[in-house]
Amino acid sequence: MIKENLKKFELIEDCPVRSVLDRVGDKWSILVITILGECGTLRFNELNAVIGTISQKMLTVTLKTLEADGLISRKIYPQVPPRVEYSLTPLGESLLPAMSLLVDWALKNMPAIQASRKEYSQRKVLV
Amino acid sequence: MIKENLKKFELIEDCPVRSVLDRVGDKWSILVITILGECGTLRFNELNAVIGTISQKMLTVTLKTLEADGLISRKIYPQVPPRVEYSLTPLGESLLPAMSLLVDWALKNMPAIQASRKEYSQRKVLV
DNA sequence: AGCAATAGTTACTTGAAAGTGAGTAATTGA
DNA sequence: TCAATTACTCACTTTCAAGTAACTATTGCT
Repeated sequence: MIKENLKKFELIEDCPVRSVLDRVGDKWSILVITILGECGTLRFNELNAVIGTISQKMLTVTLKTLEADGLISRKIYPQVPPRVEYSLTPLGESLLPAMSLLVDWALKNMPAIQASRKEYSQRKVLV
Repeated sequence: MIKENLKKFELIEDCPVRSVLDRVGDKWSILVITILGECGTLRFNELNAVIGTISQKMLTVTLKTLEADGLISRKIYPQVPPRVEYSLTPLGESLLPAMSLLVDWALKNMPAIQASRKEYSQRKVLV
């Protein structure tokens, strides 16, 4: 019973599913996708302002990976100063339901988790 | 429109939701939860064997955080050599639907994402 | 006496991710 | 002429998450 599952999870380990989930598990990626899901289209500096704590560098890196994955689209207007607009692609939008289910779960169970963490740390102090 | 959302996402930034999602986004945590969801109950070394590539240290760290969060339970049998069994708590089980939705999405859209990555890297070489 | 088994711990190292701060191109308006 | 705007890039430093490998306690077995 363990043996059969072994192969299965080894696959998850180094196969593409992992690399996809890594992207989803990324702090900034989740934020950008969620924000674009809410706001529709935003420019670079708007995203920067909305997130607030992200550095320009991390924002460009995050946007590039998401664009490479085909989750967001990048529209350049040939102006000066430049204007670049970001929005979710259909593929990116298709990720929203799964993400929001996760966020909902987090919101709903946060109190229980925090209580558990508190209780756990106190138990550790006593032992 | 951006301003109102700003507050909302700043909250997500440094508030507990983030810390909950961080756990979910963690590579080993996802694996352990998924495996325990499939296998029910496993001992330390069984988990170690099933995952295959995890170090003892990372396994203990992962198990401890998940236990602190109240997602898995740790049952100790006072024997020598020791016997410790891990399984999901109801809270941990309640996370499975959201997780599997995400995994299903990843499996379904992996081909599209990989194609996009390939096309993107080739485009970059040409430019 | 000494080895095997289990579930860890500890100390050390390393690599990658992230942050910092400055610089860039091109044009407009004061 | 010079600051301002926008969407970045680049070089450098720091941080910390993760890996490695050896060590621990406890008891039965040989």
